[in-house]
Parts: sequence; structure tokens; C-alpha cells
Amino acid sequence: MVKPTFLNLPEDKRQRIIDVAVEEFAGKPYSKASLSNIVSRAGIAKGSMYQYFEDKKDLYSYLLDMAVEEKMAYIKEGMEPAGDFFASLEQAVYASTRFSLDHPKLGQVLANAMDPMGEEVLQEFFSQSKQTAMDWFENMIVLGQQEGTVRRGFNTRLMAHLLYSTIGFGLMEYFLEAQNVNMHEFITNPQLAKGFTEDAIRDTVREIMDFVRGGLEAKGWGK
Amino acid sequence: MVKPTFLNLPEDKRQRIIDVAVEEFAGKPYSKASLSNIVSRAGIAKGSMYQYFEDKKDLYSYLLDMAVEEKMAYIKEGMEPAGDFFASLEQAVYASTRFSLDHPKLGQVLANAMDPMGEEVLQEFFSQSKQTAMDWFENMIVLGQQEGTVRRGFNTRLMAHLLYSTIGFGLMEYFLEAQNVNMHEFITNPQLAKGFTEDAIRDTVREIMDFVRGGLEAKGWGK
DNA sequence: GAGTCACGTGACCACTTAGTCATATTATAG
DNA sequence: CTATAATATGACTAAGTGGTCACGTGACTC
Repeated sequence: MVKPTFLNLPEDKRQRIIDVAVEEFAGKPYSKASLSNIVSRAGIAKGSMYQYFEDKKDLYSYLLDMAVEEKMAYIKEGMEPAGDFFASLEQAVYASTRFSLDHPKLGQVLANAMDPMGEEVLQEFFSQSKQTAMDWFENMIVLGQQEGTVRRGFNTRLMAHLLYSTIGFGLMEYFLEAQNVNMHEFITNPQLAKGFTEDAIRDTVREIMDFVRGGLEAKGWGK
Repeated sequence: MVKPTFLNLPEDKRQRIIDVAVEEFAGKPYSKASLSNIVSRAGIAKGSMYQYFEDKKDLYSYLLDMAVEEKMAYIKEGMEPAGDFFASLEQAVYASTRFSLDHPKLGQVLANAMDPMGEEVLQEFFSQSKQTAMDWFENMIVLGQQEGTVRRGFNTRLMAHLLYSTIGFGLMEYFLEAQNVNMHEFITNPQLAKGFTEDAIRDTVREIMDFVRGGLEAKGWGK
């Protein structure tokens, strides 16, 4: 658990530590991320870090919670409760994409945590957040079936996984390839996010939704 | 480049080294995989490793080539040149799944290399094999459009990414969750692969294909 | 001013890493 | 059997890791 000492820190110092730590954890796998590196770049002593957090895992966990909270805020804000399944999903995909482009480093920390190949140390975080995301998708699908917009007769859990990976991985990687950059360049160069216009994002999300709609829509609905 | 000394090794010794190394690289990120660990478990001296390979990257590259070759063999074997786009894709998905279940460790080494969040050292391997896979998917889509089974009017590159992540990630993760194991347990316990019956695999692949077909099929085709 | 307590510090510890190299062992050839 | 070349070896190096701890520093209280 994060220690009170950290929360009582002056705003700017706290933020500087967070920024540096997020950058470190975004750029390398957990075990390779270096505390020595973080403290030196943040301009604090090694020992101070251990006044703020129990250990490396504790710091990581704190950043992860931040990332989840921030992403949830994006998604919740864009949600229109009135829409049908596909409209809601499109909103969620759009919001999730916006989050990843607005906060690429934070988004990357989250993506690392979800990585199935993740390191054993992180399995607890991983399975927890992954499970939550999957439940959310599955729940949406079931609701869509109840409202009649989504066809029946398939394994909803399997479909939740497909939706998750389609949206979670495919989209971001397409954006990167389209701009001809890799993840590291994107993370370290904040300017690159400007390369994605609002229209391009909306168009891409719409194409994805066309694909998903075709795969899931009940007969008699849609254009 | 792998040194001739390694290739001249007695079959059993060579295989033992490969097995141990594959297991090591499958279980942790590249930078965390330990040569000291590999040599001790393979029962050889540290120095010997450097008679066989230039360095750590060289060993990794060798294993990666092996994995690609093996997976390609699976896919090529299952390919029936006569089938239409969806039949070919289903074959490829099935073969790819079989490969991952038959050789979970090798499959995991490959998956790590494709990981977009992969470490900077591996970008060369990553972008190369990823690009190749994406070209293959895009090419198939275009051929499908030419034969009339796949609808037109979408960004084929984006769709290749969606197909790739749907098939590459979603499927495997669903299998794991369905068996209630995580990737590490699956890798270290070869028995677990038996939990997936041939029928269950075929059914799951078919459901995925239903989803993909709905999203891509041209009007007037299909059931 | 004295005493107390939270916070800051960096030298230090035990450990691990990739990689080297002088030396020992083995195989080959004359 | 001897000489030569190929291979095997593991102690060693330099660098880096997460984490600790005895000691400073500064602020607040009485």
C-alpha cells in the first residue's frame, strides 16, 4: 500500500515522481524497469522511494490503479445510457482509443499489465484486471442479446475474448503502423499523437464497428 | 549467427540445450531470461554457450527461426489450395491453434517476439516477423475480394490487423481461461494441453469463423 | 532553546547478470 | 606416440539490481 508520506508530498514533487515512474514502467517489462533509474531521474534518493512505497511491486500497483481509474473516467464520460449495444460499444472503443492516444505512457503501463505473457510476479494484477474487462464485455453482449440487437447461439465468453483482443490490440497497432512508428517511439515522442486527427480516429473506429456488427448483429437489424 | 560447433554437437546434447533454452525464453521476457540458468539446467559450462552462439541475442534469434519454421510447417501442411478465402482462413486458424497447443513453449517464444510492447532490443525481430504476418493476412483478404467472397470498401490493412489480433490473441486466451489456467501453468505443465479435445478446438475455430465471416463476407454468399 | 519526530539520504549489502579467458580436456592426424 | 587443432570449462569481471539502515536535516511542540 502506498504510504501516507507520498500522498503528503508537495504536488509538483509527487507528480514528477509519478511521471518518471510511469515512463520507466511503460518502456520496459516490469522486471527490467529500474528503481535506481527512476530515483536518479526524479532527483530523489533511493531510500526516499522506500518511504513512499513498500517496494517495487507496491509502486507498480499504485501506477496501475491510476491508469485504470483514468481509463475508466474516459469510458464513463463517453457513455450514453440510451444507446443500443453497438452504439455503446462504439462509444467505448472510441473513448478507449482516445485514452491511449492522450496518455500513451499510462496506456502502455496498462497494456503491459494485461499482457498474457506477463511475468509471473504480475499474474495477480493481470488476472484481476483482465477478468474485470472480460466480464464487462460479456455482460454487454448478453444485454445486447436481451435487447435483440445481438444474435444468439454463440459462446458469449469466447466472443468477449474476441472483442477484447480485436479492440484492445488490433486498433492500437494499426494506428502505429499507419504512422510508421513503433511503440517505443510513440511513447517517448509525445508529438506523434498529433498525427492522428479526430476524423481519422472516428473513421477507423467506425470501420471496426462495421466488422464487429457484421459478426454479431441479429438478422433484421442494421442498415 | 549460430556457430558450426553447435550444429556438430551430438543430437541429444543439442536437443537438450534447445529444450532448456526454449523453456527459459518462453517463461520470461527476453531481458529476464538467464543464460546462467540455461547452462546450469542444460548441464554445460557457461563458456560452452559462447562456443555455440555469438551472444544471447544470437541464441534467441536461432530459437525464433526454429519457431517460425515449425509454425509455417503446420500452416502449410493444412492448406488446401482449392478452398475459398474463408475455408483457407479456417484452415490457417486451426493449424495455428494446433501448433500452439502441440508446442506451447515454442509458441510462446514466438508470441513474445510479436509482442508490440516487446523490449527495444527485439524490435528488429518483432517488426520483421510482424510485418510478414500482416502482409500474409492482407494478401489473403485481397485475394478473397478478387474471388468475390469478401466484401470491398474497407481498409484492408486495418482489417488484417483486426484478423491478426482476433486470431492470434483472442483464441489462445479463451482456451486458457476455459481451462482455468494461466499461461505459465500451461507452459510448465505439458499435460494441460490434453484438456483440449479435437472437437472442442474445431468448434471454437468454427465459432470464430462465424464471427469473421459475418464481418467480412460479401452479400449473396454464405449459408 | 531543548526535545521529539517525520522525512531525506546515499553508502552499502547480497545477489544476479552477460560475457571473457586462461587452462584443461578431448579428438584428429601424421 | 606425438603434435596439433577443436572444444569444454568455470572462476572471474564489471555492471546492475532491489532493498536496508545508520545517520542528517528540518520542522514543530513544549
